[in-house]
Amino acid sequence: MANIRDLAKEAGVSVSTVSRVLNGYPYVSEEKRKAVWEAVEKLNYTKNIQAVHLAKGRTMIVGVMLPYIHHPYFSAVIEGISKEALRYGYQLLLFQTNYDVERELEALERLRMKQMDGLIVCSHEVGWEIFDAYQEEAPIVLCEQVTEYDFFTVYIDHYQAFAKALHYLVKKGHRRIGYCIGRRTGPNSQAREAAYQDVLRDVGVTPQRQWIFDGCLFLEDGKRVIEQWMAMEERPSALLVTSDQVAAGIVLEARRIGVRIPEELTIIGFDNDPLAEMLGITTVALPHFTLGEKAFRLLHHWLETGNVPRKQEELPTRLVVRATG
Amino acid sequence: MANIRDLAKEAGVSVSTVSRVLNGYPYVSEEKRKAVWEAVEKLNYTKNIQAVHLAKGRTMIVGVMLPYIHHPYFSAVIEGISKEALRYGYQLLLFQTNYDVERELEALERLRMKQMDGLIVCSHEVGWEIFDAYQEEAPIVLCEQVTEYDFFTVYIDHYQAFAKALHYLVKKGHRRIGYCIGRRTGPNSQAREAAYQDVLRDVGVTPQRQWIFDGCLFLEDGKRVIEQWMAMEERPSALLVTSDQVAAGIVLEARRIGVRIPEELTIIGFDNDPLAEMLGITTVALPHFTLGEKAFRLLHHWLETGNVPRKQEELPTRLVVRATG
DNA sequence: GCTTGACTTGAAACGCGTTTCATCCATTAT
DNA sequence: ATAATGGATGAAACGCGTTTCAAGTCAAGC
Repeated sequence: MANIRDLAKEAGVSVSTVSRVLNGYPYVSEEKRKAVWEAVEKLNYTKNIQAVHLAKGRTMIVGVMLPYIHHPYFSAVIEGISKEALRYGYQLLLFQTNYDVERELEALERLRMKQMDGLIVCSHEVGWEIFDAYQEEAPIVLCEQVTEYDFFTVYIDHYQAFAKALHYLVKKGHRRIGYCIGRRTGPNSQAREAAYQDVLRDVGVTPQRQWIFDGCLFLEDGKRVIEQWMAMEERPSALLVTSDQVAAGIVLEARRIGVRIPEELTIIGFDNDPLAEMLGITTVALPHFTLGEKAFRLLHHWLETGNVPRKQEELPTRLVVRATG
Repeated sequence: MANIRDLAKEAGVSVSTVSRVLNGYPYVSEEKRKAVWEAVEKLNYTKNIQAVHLAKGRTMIVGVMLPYIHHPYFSAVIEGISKEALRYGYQLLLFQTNYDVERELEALERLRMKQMDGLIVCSHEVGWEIFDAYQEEAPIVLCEQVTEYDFFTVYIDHYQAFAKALHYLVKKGHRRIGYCIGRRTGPNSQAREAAYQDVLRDVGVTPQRQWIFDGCLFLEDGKRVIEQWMAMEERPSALLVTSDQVAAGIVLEARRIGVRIPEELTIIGFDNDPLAEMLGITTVALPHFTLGEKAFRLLHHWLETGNVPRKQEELPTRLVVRATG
């Protein structure tokens, strides 16, 4: 494989001139420019991008840390990131973690090693203090609200979103309210738990432990939830479901086994997935795609200019009332 | 940022010794080994991975070319790739193309530049001859059946899968059969079109142009299909739908507007998405996740050993009969 | 006629880890 | 006692593009 020095020899010019031509810099005579391109042609030359990365000290690569890809939430976020990355000529390096701390640390180490110029963290398990340590060495953008540390973040205020839905339910007269969530840990989940506790306390209702359904990520989980719900002696009259996929699973299974929604069970989903629209599920619309876009733009702006108008950006949510609640 | 030479100076050893220690090679005295690690600690050293890539001539990165991410089909394939990549210590670089030829070529150029050790192509628009030219320079694995060229491929035989479903419909007495597809171009689509033409010809039925519904990728598209179907004077009695998402859209909208399935319209989906199971959609199960896994393994085996047991691998499909057909 | 500035061009250093090769010492085998 | 062997270590080359700096040419400005 030919390198830039072979090119220089072939074209009868210096290495620096070749570099100038290859990168379209001015101050090269037309004659030499032509000779270099002919040499490129003749030797079937391609830049070794690793050498470029090493020399430039930057890669135009952005890392994306996320637990799973095959999930509507995360694939929407990546799609948003990807769209913007494409636009600004960046590549995306994927770090699928499955919420495994080892893998999250591996991604952060890669960042330190300068494998990428920055990292977007869609969701994570390790503590913030870890990110805090790493952010001194390279740019990191988080996709969740953080109060204790000063991070670059773009986030959905899940406390507000949850509280909004809860108030709506309370106003409709519900008191036996439960919720379904993906996992209990993680800042988003904790914000929702806090909203749940706060709102119920305000209206004088004691939350029931068993009305909180854990591990709800996919359609199938909805089926499980309704089965558990059926088996309860005291059932919640309404469920907040943090994923429309799961909400759809609940609604479909409820239909199948003859549970009337919303009469017997009110369902409010989150995301505003096309599936929710199709099934008439009341839902809180969450701007996942936009989240990805904004996260990338924030990182990009930081990388290119070294400063940003503001480090935190909150994205709005909206309650979309349909048939299920 | 400290480099390996600083380390050497700090530890009072040579650069090569530092390298040996860092990479766990033998033939280093315990004493010097300790000194090097102490220097690493003291100088807060991290390898510059770009330099490693350049020196080694390989990156442990595999590229993935695909049109969209936010789609159940592709996100399942990536998930499969990602799982295996993780297992073997490779990273994934994403090339989202939107079926834009420019972007596909860009990805291939990146491969030539040695940005990654190999490329997995999930779907594409450019002609095979292009891939043929590039595969001389670097390993490429395609996820579709190719007969004219000698590629590394892992594929689902879409001709067979489609024919299987068609025969099933024909045996059930259907003659007015249409289908819904994502896009008309592309080898998979052409295989399906060929199966469609062949099977219908064999049973003496003339295919109707308007019974082929194009641009069917997402749930919402199913709604559109059923609307168009309603507006037809001569309607197909059965539809093959190449995505369960779209099939689900059809089924749900049909339910909503009172079209009886399968009495008035038989639906056979593809994928065997959880949604299909939930909705009782008869479907042809396609092993997307496995496709991703096998594609990675093929590439990996090639990269590590320089040869493979066989360059082509076909994955099985299975008709899952449920309520809609 | 001399200075100034724009334009060209190349040598060399730089970014940084890996790897080869030669050297030197201390054991074993003969 | 001597040759062969294993272990330890460093100098230097290598992979390859970018960038800085010095130097040289030529025409416009004073």
